[in-house]
Amino acid sequence: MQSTASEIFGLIDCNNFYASCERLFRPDLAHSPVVVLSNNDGCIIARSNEAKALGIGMGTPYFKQETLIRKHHVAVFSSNYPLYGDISQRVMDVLMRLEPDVEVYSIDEAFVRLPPGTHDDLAGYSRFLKATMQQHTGIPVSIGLGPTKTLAKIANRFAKTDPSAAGIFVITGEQHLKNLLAAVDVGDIWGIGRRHAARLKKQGIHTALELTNCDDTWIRRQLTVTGLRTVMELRSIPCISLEKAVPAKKSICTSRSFGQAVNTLADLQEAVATYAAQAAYKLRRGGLRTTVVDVFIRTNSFKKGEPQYCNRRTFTLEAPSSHTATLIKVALASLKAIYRPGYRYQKAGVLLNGLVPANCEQLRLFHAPAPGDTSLMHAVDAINKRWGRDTIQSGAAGLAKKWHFRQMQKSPAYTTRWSELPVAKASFPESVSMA
DNA sequence: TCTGGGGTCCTAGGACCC
DNA sequence: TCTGGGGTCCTAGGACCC
Repeated sequence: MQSTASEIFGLIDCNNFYASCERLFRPDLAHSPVVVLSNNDGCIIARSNEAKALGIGMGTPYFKQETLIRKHHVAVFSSNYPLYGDISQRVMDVLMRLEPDVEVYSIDEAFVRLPPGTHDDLAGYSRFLKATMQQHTGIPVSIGLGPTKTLAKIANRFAKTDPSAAGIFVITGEQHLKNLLAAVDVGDIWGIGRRHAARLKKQGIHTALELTNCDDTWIRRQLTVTGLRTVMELRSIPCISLEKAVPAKKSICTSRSFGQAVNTLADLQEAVATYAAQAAYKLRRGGLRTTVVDVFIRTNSFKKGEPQYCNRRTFTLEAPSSHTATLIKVALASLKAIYRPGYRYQKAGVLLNGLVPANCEQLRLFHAPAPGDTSLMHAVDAINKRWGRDTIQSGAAGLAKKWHFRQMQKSPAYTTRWSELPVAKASFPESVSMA
């Protein structure tokens, strides 16, 4: 409950984030429907309010909505992650200047912790936060406040959906909380997914309030300890703490669906080499090396009539590495072992596990340490950073990349590439033109 | 024709050890 | 007729998140 004795958690969530980012540089679209597509222009992953009002569903395949989209002149964008990442950084910077205890939870969400008694007027303070973030970044946010992170999530939901909330929602007392929980579907609770929701409903548990009244042992059996933790949080007992430090990565994955089905080993080799090289770069950027390289390939399971195949192969390295050539070599060997001709492949990927910091390696008693020379990779990374991605790349990654994913409607890298900066033009009326 | 990508955590079961 | 107990580590699969 909100009381001066306990801390308050807040969830700040950017509204329709990707669509809002696209609008920043297209003010002409401020009041028209906008959607953003997933990689490969496959699914709709962000919608402006106007697009939601047209009945365009989250995660629905683009091709199924195309008629509706044309009919209402919906603006369509391929996803532009460099842009969204950069805008996200600006949003988080502004928030962190205002509040000391911030957890960046995802590209468009952050939790904050307000110590007891720091803000008397929580709703008023939230309005100030919201207005400041809007003014400094141009991105609209919604704010929910409650006694735990899970309840802050629920409050945020009401901030977005309750028209009278105007983007701010504070849980204010025991009875208020009970009324809210009675109105929340179990499937809408943070941490309860589709499977668990269906299972709970089958057993007569439909609302968050009903779930909080269940027996702990029963909950643990049904939903494991993570589910029990969630229920505790619904009961206003904080169990999920604020994580200010970014935890170390445990795995890195690079995978894509192909723009069109691939059936030759040569094309798959190009793709897998490309993904291995990208994964190696992510390792170096994060100051990490990998010890376990996993390669997987699969056909398109949506095509019921076609023969299906999927397989993966794990390879453990003798010594941790982040060297592009090393990773490509083992990835291609794994690919060769699992490739079967006669299938139309839809997706491939490289997954790295067993990550270790680049600067502390476990040596082995009877083997010489791996060569410590990383200057080649440093040089390649520096050149690509200066002159653009893939200025230098491995030959195995190919140049034609026929299999490359579709990205038909991508907006410019407005904020991260010199050559694509937006240009502002001023025009003066005749009367004030220079003499 | 066209259905995303990148993560984390938990559990059960098997292999193995003394 | 009789056949232990306690533990770790690894992996696959399932569930969740944005």
